[in-house]
This record gives sequence, C-alpha cells and structure tokens, in this order.
Amino acid sequence: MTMSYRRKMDNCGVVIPDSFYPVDSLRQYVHLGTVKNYAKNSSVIIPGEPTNALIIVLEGRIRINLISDDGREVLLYFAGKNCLLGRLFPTEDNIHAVAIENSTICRFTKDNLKEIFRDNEEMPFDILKNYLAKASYFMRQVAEINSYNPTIRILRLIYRLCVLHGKQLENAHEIVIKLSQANIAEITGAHYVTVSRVLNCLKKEKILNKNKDKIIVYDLEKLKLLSEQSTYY
DNA sequence: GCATTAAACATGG
DNA sequence: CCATGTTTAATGC
Repeated sequence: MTMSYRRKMDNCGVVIPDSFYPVDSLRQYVHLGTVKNYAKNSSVIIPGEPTNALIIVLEGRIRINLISDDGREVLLYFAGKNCLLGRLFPTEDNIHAVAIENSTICRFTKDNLKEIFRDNEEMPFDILKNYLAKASYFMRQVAEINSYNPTIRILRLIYRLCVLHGKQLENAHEIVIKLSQANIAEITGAHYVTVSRVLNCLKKEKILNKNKDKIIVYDLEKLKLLSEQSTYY
C-alpha cells in the first residue's frame, strides 16, 4: 500500500457513527411512503417492533440503541437528516431508536421501494452505498477495539476527526462538533471517567481543548505521536 | 492499564 | 429546583 493510498483511505472513513451515507435523493419519493412525526425523547423504533420498512430520517436526529442481553442499551449510531435505518428485513437484533430532537421519518415498504426503483435505477446503488458505509464503519470498529487500548482509541478518534473535519486556523485546527465526553466514551468503548482524565491531560499539555460545541487542536503532530504509543494514562 | 464506584462540583433549562 | 454532564480519588480486576 502506497502512502498516498493510505492517506486517502484514512480520509474517507466515517469517524463518528452518525448518518454514514445520507441518501437525499430518496426524499423526492416521500409521497409514496408513510411519514410520521416523533417528539423529542419518544421512541421511533420500539424493541421487538416488526422490521418491514426502510426508514429515512427527513428531519431531526435519532439515537439508535442495541439492547444487550442484560437489558442495557448501548449506542450503535446516530441518525441525522437523510440517514437510512435498514429495517426492511428481520434480524436478531433488539433495537430501540429514540428521537433526540423532534424528528420526522418516512417509512418505505418493499412494494414502495419496487415502485421507486422502477422510476429511478440509480436509487438501489445509493441505498447500497448507505449499507456499505455502515458495514465498513462497524468492521473497522471491531478491528479498532481489538488493536488499541481505550486511551489510545480516544486519541485516535480526535486525531481522525481533526484530519477529516478540522478547519485550519492560524495556529490550530478547529473541529466544530457537539460531542460530549459521554458520547466519546460510548463511541470508543472507553469509560467516561477515562475520557475525562485523558482530555484533562491533553489540556494540561496544551495539545487540545474541548468544550461543548468544538474541539481546538493546538498540536496535531503531538496528538498523532501520542496516538501511536501503546497507552496514554 | 483501565474500570468501577462514589461523591463532589458545574451548567443550564 | 432537577437533570445532565464533568472531575477527582480510592480501590479493584
């Protein structure tokens, strides 16, 4: 693998499990599906609900949880505007989806989709890309968890966020993102106390500073070097 | 090397 | 006020 290819690969990944590959072209077929509104904190998909429709998020934001065997809910991903929820085929998974903003979704049954596909032969490929984006993320996530310690996963997350979404300032990089420490913990699989400790260490070393709606990275190279160690604690 | 626990503190609707 | 998020230290696996 050449360096340029590797760099490209690093830049095309999904860092935060959020919306993956939005399919905005599906919006024009909303009249063929079933639209429904959900208030903030209401359940969009209740556990055990039948899987008989492809869902697109028209507005708002939904948190998709997997219910584990012991009954706890663990984050799978966030679904924002034009994100698809693949609920067309039955699975073993027990999913609970909660609107974290007032949200609007549209459900397409298999028959709805047949009609859409007849009209738009590109549509199946867009939907495939959405599924691929999700599969790629979670495959990579398995490798990530198996390859790096929790503290390093936190550093790697922020580094990749910066490379992918960071805006170059005069003397720093700015990542505009609303991401709580609890969210970082859920995404990386590290404990939230560990996230707090790591972020404070990075702040004391003047490498970065994170607040409610942005992360400022002052020393990206140092962050990269630290993320290549075996641990940071 | 980090999770867990608990308890204190901080922010904001 | 309460809910939610953050910090810190002690202890455990």
